[in-house]
Amino acid sequence: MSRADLVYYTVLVEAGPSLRLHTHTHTHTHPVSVSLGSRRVLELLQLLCLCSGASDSPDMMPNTRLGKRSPFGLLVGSSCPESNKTSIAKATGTGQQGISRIRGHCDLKVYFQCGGAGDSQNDTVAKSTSCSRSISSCIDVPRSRTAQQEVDMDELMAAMVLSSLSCSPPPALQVSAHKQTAAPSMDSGTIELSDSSSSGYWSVDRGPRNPAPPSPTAEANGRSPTPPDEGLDMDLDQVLFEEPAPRKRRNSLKVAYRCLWPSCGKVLTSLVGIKRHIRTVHLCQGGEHERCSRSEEDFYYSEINQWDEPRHQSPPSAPLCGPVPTSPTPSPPPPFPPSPPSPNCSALSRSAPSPCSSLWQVQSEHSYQAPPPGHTVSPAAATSCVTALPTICSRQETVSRVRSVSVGEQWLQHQSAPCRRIRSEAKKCRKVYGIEHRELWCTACRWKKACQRFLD
DNA sequence: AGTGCCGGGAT
DNA sequence: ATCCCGGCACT
Repeated sequence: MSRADLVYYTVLVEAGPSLRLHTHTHTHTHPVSVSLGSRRVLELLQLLCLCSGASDSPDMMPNTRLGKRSPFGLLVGSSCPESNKTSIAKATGTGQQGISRIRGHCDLKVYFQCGGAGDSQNDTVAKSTSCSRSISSCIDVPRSRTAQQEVDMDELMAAMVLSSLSCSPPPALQVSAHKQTAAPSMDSGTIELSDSSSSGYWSVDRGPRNPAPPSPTAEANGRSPTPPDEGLDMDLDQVLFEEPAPRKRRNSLKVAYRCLWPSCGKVLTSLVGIKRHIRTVHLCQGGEHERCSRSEEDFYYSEINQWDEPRHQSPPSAPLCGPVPTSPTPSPPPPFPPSPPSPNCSALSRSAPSPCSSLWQVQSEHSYQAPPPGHTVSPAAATSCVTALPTICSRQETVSRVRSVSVGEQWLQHQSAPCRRIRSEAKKCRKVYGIEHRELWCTACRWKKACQRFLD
């Protein structure tokens, strides 16, 4: 699993209680603020702690987060008094294991990964805390003293649910500046969910990223490395346990719900349906009445997103935007087929190896390669191509925990791949004038560039 | 081998 | 921005 699949969660429970949940990947963060009922917060955290094998031994509680680039980093929030430092938890994406610490009620940070191994790029974990220490990415996971080997399935599933949920793209969450200040929010039931995940499949092109990781000091002060907040508080039930508001959802993004009950995996498209399924099929089996409590089923399903197909169809006659052979997967794109030129395409579009690369080439090419007036690439056309780029992801099922490469990465792949113009059948200056009349060639031909006089 | 032209260096 | 060329892909 690639480092991009890693998502780290920082759960901060502050007096009130309020909960802050951060997700980190190797890229930047997206603070999101949501609200959650205090009971839910406590339930969630309790389940997380239990699931991860809570340990109360204080010696296991470092004052600092683990390694700067370690996925297992942890730190108790600096905003909380020592006495209130509570617990950390780490769990894999499958929720099999984790570590957690003291039971507290003030400040809690939970780090767990959704899967994969740590990577040196995951310095975002380090950003979230003030102090850090280096630690190997392979550390022994402390187990709880009691029943380490047999974690209660409910708790396990709860962690899985949270894990999958947090791994899911946060389309329904409005990004907000994370104001994790030393003064914890006192309004009960407030959750700040900072999502640093740049899970690629739903970020088409984020543009230039901030390569400089935020300073740990800033993190220690509870400031998010993300841009200023446009955020809004949301009901955490809506985020964690209920169907997200449709208005927040991207176009054509279908939502389904997968049952996380072991050996089930049933997928239903309605929230009510999945809840009923869990409640009736799993929870209420064997007369476990207490499990039939309301909202219990919330922990046993995860939301999965799926794009409509096709999400966006670029016009076939769009200049420079021919068929898109690219794949949403990180695998290298197939070699450009020397397909016959389309009558609707300009010379550039036909000769370019790929729509994306052609676009960029046009924008960066020398001026002598500028197409004739009839083939002028207007900014609008270029924009249309750019905006059509998400098409490459149209067939991608954006299931949680699945990350695709970003458009930028795909573009880099294209650049790395050999791409040349298809050999032109048209006359060129060399053919027309001959090598002996080189002075009659267009400058492009003279400079061994693409002929601008006899365009294809 | 001839051709087209990409990529990059030099100015 | 312009000029130039090495080198590669293709015919």
